[in-house]
Amino acid sequence: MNKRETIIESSIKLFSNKGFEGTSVREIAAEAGVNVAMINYYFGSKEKLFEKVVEYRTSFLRGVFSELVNNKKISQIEKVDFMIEQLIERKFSDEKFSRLLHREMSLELRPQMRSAISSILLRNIDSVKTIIRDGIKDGVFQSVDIELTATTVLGTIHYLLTSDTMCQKILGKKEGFSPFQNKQLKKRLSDHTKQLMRSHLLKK
Amino acid sequence: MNKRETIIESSIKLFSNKGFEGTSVREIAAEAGVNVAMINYYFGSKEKLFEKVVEYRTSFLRGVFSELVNNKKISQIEKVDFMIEQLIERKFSDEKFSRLLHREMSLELRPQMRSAISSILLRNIDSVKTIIRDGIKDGVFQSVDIELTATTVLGTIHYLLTSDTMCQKILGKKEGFSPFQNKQLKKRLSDHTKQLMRSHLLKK
DNA sequence: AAATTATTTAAACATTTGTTTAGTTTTAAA
DNA sequence: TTTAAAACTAAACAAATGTTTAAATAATTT
Repeated sequence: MNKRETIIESSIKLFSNKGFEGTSVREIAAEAGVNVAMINYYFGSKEKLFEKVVEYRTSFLRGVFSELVNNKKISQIEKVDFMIEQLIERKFSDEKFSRLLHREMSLELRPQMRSAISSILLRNIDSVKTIIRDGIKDGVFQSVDIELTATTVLGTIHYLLTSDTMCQKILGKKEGFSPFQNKQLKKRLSDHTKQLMRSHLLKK
Repeated sequence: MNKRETIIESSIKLFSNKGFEGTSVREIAAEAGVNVAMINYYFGSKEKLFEKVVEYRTSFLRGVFSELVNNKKISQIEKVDFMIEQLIERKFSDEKFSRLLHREMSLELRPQMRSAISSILLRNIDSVKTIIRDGIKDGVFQSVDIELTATTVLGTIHYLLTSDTMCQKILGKKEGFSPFQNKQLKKRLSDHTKQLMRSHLLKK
């Protein structure tokens, strides 16, 4: 890993934990083990570094679901199941960065950044919407509110994992409980969301 | 409104929009139309002001749902309906502050503050959990995952209203669309969540 | 009315902030 | 091996940060 990437990785960690304005370039430099000036040397400014961080982390996960949507071998409800599993898998493997994106969305700062992030988050939402829409068109799903059903799927996953503390408190676990090292939780969240969608979507 | 309250109100606005570290005491002072020194005079420090802000805004909404839980005149599913309506009502009337709380929860800063906030948010979650638990005990609800079902209710509402931009994009609306002035949206979100819970909770 | 307390102010304080400079070392090309 | 570009450093920069000071004004009490 070169110095440029080291700075990005350190930034991801610190921005995720402490927010953009809560993190100083000197902290980043210290975490990365480089001179402070290297940040401006490589990225121009702290804000441009932030842009690169988001770009760097999201560039490799474009359009993963497009094949799933067009797959004709599995049923619509199985597509929903698979998508739920994938969304949870992603969330668990990238929890802190995901929080960073959502946090930035909730701020009324850097409109350009927010616009870029909303496009990224929208990809997931659109995939879910498409599958539900197809299911309705095919007559296997009830005519639910498509947009809000997608919101429910992503909202459930995101809300539970707002933070370790939130997750612990919601589930009534002790302080030591670490959501993201917990395979059972992944399964539990997956099962709940799938069951929820089945009863919501499938005709009786 | 005295000067102390003016400072708090200005802080709510700015903290909500720009985050705690994204807001300077001089901005707050300017917004409130007071001298910078008044912040430290009244509150001691910026961080203590933040604590007072949270205290001030949450003090008057304690235990609103306790009577609902114990109400024996209405059915369990009607309780769920009512609770959903109330949660949405609250969210719409206090959208920015709610975002502030959730944003703070997602940061790994100020553990004491986070602990206080999680207690506040937990009140809502616990109320939903209690009603669902009662419904299961009474045999009118299916034996769903109680904690995660509560998460779904709150997660759906919160996720849709992460920001104006998010809401617009999710719903496919134009930039001018303002979620929090929109009565239709309230109804739509309410209808979706109720329907979702009915199909999820009620026995077939 | 005088004395006391509370409120308000402008200015200064010490740090910290992001960024730049000017110079050095390292790397790679000619 | 010389030359030129890239990578890196310590130090300084100006601006912004939260906070405090000391003095002035306003309000309240005696």
